[in-house]
Amino acid sequence: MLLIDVARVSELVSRTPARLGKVGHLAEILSRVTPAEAEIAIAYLSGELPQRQIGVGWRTLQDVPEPRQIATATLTQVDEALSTIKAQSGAGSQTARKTLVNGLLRGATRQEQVFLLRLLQGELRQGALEGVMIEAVAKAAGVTTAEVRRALTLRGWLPAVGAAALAGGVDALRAFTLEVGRPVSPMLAQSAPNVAAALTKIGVPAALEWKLDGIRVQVHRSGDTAAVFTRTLDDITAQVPEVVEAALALPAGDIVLDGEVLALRPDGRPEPFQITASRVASRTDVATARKTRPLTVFFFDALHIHGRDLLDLPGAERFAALGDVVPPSLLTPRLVTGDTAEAEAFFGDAVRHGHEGVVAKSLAAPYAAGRRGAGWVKVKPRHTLDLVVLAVEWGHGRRQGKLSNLHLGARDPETGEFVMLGKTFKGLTDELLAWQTTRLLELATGPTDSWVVTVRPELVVEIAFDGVQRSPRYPAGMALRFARVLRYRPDKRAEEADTVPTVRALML
DNA sequence: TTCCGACAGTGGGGTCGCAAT
DNA sequence: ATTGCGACCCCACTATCGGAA
Repeated sequence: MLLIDVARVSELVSRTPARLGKVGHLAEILSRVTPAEAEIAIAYLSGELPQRQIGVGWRTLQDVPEPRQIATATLTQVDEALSTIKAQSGAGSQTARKTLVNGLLRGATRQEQVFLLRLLQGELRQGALEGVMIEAVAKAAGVTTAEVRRALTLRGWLPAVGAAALAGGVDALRAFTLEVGRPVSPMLAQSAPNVAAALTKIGVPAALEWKLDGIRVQVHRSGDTAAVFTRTLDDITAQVPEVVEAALALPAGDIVLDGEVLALRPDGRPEPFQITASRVASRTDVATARKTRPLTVFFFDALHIHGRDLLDLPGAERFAALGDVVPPSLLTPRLVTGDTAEAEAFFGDAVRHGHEGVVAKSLAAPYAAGRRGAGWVKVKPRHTLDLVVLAVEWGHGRRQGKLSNLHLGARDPETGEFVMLGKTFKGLTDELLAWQTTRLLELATGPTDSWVVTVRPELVVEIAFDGVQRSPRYPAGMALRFARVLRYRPDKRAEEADTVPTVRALML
């Protein structure tokens, strides 16, 4: 199969708004691929690469050469080219990558170039990624989506699962099993504005657990070896020896657990997220790092214990099984209640201890691996500030032609100037996006065709955020975490906006 | 007919390791 | 030595489609 065939289908999919239509187009091409090409085609058409990452980003993709007129590249040839690019290392590797990427693009037609550029930048923008591809695979292979999802849960890589389904149908899918040592896509949580809403969503009684502000880990222990994986299934075993030791101290046998790892201060309160992230990301001299910033792991779920898969069991039974193998000191603090007041008190306690909030969990729901299932709902406190728009950036994709990303500032009461605290593009409806584009163009102080449009600091906007963190980038040395727009405040003047000292008081 | 679950898209701050400058 | 890039941690929110109610 040729790359152009895939590029054409991608273009067709982006022009087809109906989800079922997209599924139909994708299934049609999947029914035509050879077994050797299936994994590549499924990966490309769901925005992935068989190589996962190849060390090429937006910068390497500047300077696109003139396209050819005739499309000749096969999927297999492109795949081999990408493997060669990934294999570059050492001095001169970035230059070599750029040369190889340019060579690949020079052999491509305009349509192939567009497809490759989007694919390599991770922005396919065809309105179909893994979720739609699951349905296309099911349709092309003549199996149910449930069978595909089940296999994907256990294997964690749709191109492999899809290729198996196309080649061997439902029997091939059923051959995927949970293997200790191979990570499973972790279950994710929805969110709710408060504890009462979370309990309504889940039903009572429910379990509440502290939401710890660290790194999600899936821990596999088999015999005298242990492996630790992140949310995206990356292996971080070498960076977190504390977790490995905790896993090896569990009763012998095969065990797969879900938990969170974080750095705690000597008094037991959590370090800021940045400290935990730094520790977990550091690969050099881990032995020294663990002395100054020790990590602690807390478990909250069990997927497999001693030869028994627990994924389909109710949450309450999985937690009971977890308690059988993990000492209480390594369990995430948890309360089972049907009483809203009691649940709210538990939430308040978690926050007072310096944690992010709570996750409310259904006692009945199975482990919905890889999905943002309704079985888990997180609740975090929300702060708000009235800030001033200092500048705004033009949007991409569906926000093309709209002023989108706001630069936010607080007032410095001593100078009367405004100090930037971060940006946000979140929380804007299409209507608000249109309104702010018009309004901010009226306030523009410089050229409006540049990427960043600076404006007179007059417009006040109410911003919600999760907290204030130390920043090496912004002038006040602090930035907002997860800032999003709640509403504009046309009733407020910039002089009435919140001040830098107010924000600084929140950075504790 | 209306409601709602699941997805895709649009980007945010911060950190590390490595290559280039 | 410093800077820039790519990858990966954490992530919120809206629009849309289509099945559920």
